[in-house]
Amino acid sequence: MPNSIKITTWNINSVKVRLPNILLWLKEAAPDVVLLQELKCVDEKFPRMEIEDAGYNIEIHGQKTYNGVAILSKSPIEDVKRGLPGDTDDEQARYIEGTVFGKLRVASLYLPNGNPMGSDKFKYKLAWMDRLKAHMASSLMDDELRLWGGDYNVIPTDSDVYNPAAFTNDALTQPESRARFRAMIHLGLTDAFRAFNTLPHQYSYWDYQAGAWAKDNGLLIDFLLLSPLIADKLCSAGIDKNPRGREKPSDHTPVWCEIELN
DNA sequence: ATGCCAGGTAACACCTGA
Repeated sequence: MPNSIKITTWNINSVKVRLPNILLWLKEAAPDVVLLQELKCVDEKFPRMEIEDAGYNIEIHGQKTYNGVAILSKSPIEDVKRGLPGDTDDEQARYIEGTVFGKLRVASLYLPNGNPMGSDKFKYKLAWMDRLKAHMASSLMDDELRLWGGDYNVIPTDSDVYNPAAFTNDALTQPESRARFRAMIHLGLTDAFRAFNTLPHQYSYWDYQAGAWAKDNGLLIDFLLLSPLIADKLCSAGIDKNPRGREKPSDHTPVWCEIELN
C-alpha cells in the first residue's frame, strides 16, 4: 500500500467523447482514485478495457443519455453500493460508493442542477440534498474513513463565481441550495481544496460559451468533502486546470487531494 | 441574460446542461 494516495473528482461530460483526454490525463496526473460524473452511457457502453489497461479497477452506475457516475481505483473496489439511499423511485444514476485501498469509503456524486427556479427540478435538487445530508450523517455515526466527491452543483459563496449578479436567479446560488451545502460541511466534513486555498475566484467549471474559459469566467462547484479522521491525513489539494485547456475538453476540470493513508 | 457551445438521441429537430 502506498504511503499517500491522490484522489480526484472530474465531471467529464460524456465518457465516450472524452476518452482520449481521460487516458492522457490518467497518465500525466497518475491519480490513485478517480470519481467520475456525467458518463452519459449505460454500463455496457463504458470503455472498460481502455481504462483497465491504464491500470484501474472500475465500478459504474451508468444511465443512457444523462447522468452516470463511476469510481476508478488502482486498488480493488469493495462493497459497492449504487444509488443514494432514501428514495426507491429515484431512477437517476447520480451516486455510487465503494471502499478503496481496504479502508477508505469514497462516493462519486452528481448532484442535480435544479434549474429553472420554481420547477420540479429545483424541488428534486433540494430533496436530493436532504437525502445526501441524511446519508452523510448516518455514515458518520461510525468512524469509517469517508470521502464524498463530485459535482455538487452549488456555488457556495459569491466569491466562487465570476459574476454573482448573473446568477441571482440560478439554482446553484439560491439560499436553499447554499444552506444545504453548509449543513453538510457542518456535519464535520472538510472541503479538501478550501483547506489549502482560501483565495476567492478559484474555479472548477467554465461554460463552453461566450469565451468563458479564455476570460476565466468560471464557477467553483466540484468538491471533495472528507470525514474528520481522514481530513486529519490531508497533505495537499488543488485544481488541475490542464484538461480544461485541451482540444475537446469537458466544461469541468479535475479537483484533487492527497491523503496519507497510514 | 441566454442556449451564442457541447453532447445525446434520433432523424434532418429537440432535450439537457449550469
